[in-house]
Amino acid sequence: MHKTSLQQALQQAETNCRASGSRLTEKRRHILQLLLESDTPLSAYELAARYQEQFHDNIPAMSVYRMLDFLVSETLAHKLNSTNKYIACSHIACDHAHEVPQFLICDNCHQVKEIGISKAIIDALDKSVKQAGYVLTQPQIELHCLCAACSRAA
Amino acid sequence: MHKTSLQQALQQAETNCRASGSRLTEKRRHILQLLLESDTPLSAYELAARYQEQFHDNIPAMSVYRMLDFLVSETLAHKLNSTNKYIACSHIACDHAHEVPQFLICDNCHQVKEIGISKAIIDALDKSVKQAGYVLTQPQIELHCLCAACSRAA
DNA sequence: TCACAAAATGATATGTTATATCATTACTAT
DNA sequence: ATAGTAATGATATAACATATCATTTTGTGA
Repeated sequence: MHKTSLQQALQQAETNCRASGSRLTEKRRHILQLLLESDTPLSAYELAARYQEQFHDNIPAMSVYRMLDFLVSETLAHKLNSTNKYIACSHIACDHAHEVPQFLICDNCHQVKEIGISKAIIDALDKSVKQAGYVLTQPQIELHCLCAACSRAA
Repeated sequence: MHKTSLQQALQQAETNCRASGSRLTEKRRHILQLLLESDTPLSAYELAARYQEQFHDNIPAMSVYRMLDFLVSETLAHKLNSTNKYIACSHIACDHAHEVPQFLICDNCHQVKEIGISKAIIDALDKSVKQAGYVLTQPQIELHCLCAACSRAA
């Protein structure tokens, strides 16, 4: 992520939190920054290590988990359940409301693309879920793929 | 799962393995049986514990993982990546070819329903993935829901 | 501004899931 | 029978996650 858009995202995160009456503390902001700067999803422990390197401050894994919980609850970050790692939300700086996130995870280079899922797919999924008698609670789709570069290389 | 369909499934698993030239050993079969008998997905460690109870034989977690890997590779079981648990495939006894599995996971009672995903959804997903330049490798969708009973209760 | 309450973070312990590696046992085929 | 392969056991350790209580920081209202 470029420096300007990084600053923009952090700025917007600040604004969003202020609006929702929550506090984006320095450490939470740093964790978000690390996620924004990373090409790939990071685990809580990886974040703790990077925090140490980049900000020269030791931070317990326990605290990282709590900060991640905060960021996820504010939709500033997402947890990828299939890999137990975290990524910054791609849409922090966008105005538009959050939709069902769909993640394309490259199993080779681990880059993740967050794409908006189309209305047609949501509707179709919702229909098949309802037919089965279920009710969707946390719609989030994670698809394991190869990205363009890695699929060419393979 | 009823006793007869349990026996049928185990029988069919045996046949499938023979056909693919792999060996459904006694312990692998027992692990599959435990999965078939369970209402909910089980972790490797839970399986090790149940194995002890039901078959009065101690089995190391390491071995359970290997047996699960085997069962998954033979499509006799599935791993739920979002919960790190395993379930028997619902379609062992069916003839029809395996399609993209879609799992509806009840976050309250943990029951899982494996439904066939409709062609329309697959196509739509595939299209959006391709548009993003990606190639699906292990299509499997896990949706977190409430089942009919639990959503009524809530 | 001071004191209090609430929120955030630290410290410590422990539980849960997963993999690496080397030794041993069991099956298969010549 | 025996060599080679597949399966399992044993042991250690890594990686991910939560519970709990203590301490620090922050915001609020007297």
